Amino acid sequence: MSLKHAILVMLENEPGTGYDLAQRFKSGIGHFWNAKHQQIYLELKKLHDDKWVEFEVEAQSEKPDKKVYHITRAGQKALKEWLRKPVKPPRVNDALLVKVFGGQPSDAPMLVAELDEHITRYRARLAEYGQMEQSYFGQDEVTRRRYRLPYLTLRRGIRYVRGTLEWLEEARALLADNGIPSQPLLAARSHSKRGKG
Amino acid sequence: MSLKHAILVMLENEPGTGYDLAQRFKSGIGHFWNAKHQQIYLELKKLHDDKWVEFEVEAQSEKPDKKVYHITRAGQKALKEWLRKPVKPPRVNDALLVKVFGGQPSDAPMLVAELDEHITRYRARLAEYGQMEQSYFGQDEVTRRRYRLPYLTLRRGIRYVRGTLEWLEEARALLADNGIPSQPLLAARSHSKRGKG
DNA sequence: CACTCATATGCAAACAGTTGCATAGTAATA
DNA sequence: TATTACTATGCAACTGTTTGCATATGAGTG
Repeated sequence: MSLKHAILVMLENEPGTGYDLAQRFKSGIGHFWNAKHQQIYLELKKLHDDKWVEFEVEAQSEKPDKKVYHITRAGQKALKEWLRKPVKPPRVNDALLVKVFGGQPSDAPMLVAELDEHITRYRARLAEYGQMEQSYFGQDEVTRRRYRLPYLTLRRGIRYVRGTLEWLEEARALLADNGIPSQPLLAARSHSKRGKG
Repeated sequence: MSLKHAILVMLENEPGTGYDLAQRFKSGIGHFWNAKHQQIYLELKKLHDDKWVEFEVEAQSEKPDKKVYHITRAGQKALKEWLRKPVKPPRVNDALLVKVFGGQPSDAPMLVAELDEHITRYRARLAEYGQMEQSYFGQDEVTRRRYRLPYLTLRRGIRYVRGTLEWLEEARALLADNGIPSQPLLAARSHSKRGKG
């Protein structure tokens, strides 16, 4: 389980409320870690039981009270330990691929329609990422250096979404005109562009 | 939940035992859908309760008895209905990204070591996929046409792994020499395949 | 006035998936 | 002889995540 650690990382960055973290999960970190607010509140509670976080209640007259969480020394220590332990590669369970894998020729039009929806969604997302990247490169060098790690994660998102989109477009084309694949993506012996060995 | 449907798709393809399905999940379909054997046996049981699959017991003298499952009419109907309903894009929870996002400069050497492990693993996987692709293109045109949908899913795997590898190498280089990112991955207004940068 | 949206928190039930263990036979390896 | 690996199935406990609901207030919309 590392939702706990994802939360610790975010609180290390900056203290915040559960609601606040949920917002941050929707943007930034949310491109590679998803969590609903219910789950976040639950984990915050557990983290508090573990003494890895503490909170101060901020009374608000106009809105419900806030619990502003921050990481503790013990939490920082736990985070450092976690960083040391290797993680497993994420498992991907993509229902769309199951459909494509199992679809019969007669299902093609339906599949094409669904692929189109995904294409639209991913294009929008890629445009969003483009905006973020633009604003990163609008910063001065000091700021860019400061945020290079978070930027690397955006870069991951861009590569993922772009790769997904390219595949969706390829799959769509193939299904729509009922052809067969031609060139391999991989040559026989090279596997990725290796600038220098 | 679509492990159920992933199983139905595989049984539609060809009847098989739980053990058998677990093997198939490890290869082919396993590149985009992961499942442990325990989970598979559990879902097979549920599918049987739903009357979406049936099985015949094959007594074996030398090995434990087999339950060879096959899809029923009701199962095929359920599968068709599922194909009609749009799926949600998969959620990705990648702990490695959390590490990169939250890592401090002092964590860089450790992160580089971990990135290297992932790089090794993904390179091996990409090589495997390359083999599979080669053997696909070694087939005659009729066979290629027949297996074009499964091949599309391999293509997805290749794109994913290749994108992941490129990012890992980029991240590794950046962390190792402590530099900062230079060119954006995305130009201001174009979003997908650009000739060459 | 009703409805939706945004802020802010949280419980309970259901569903999904992992980990550990158990059983049982054959075959190969140390 | 003990251990490991492969075939073959499955339960139980636990962890992780989603869905549905509940509460509370203020602001904006129809």
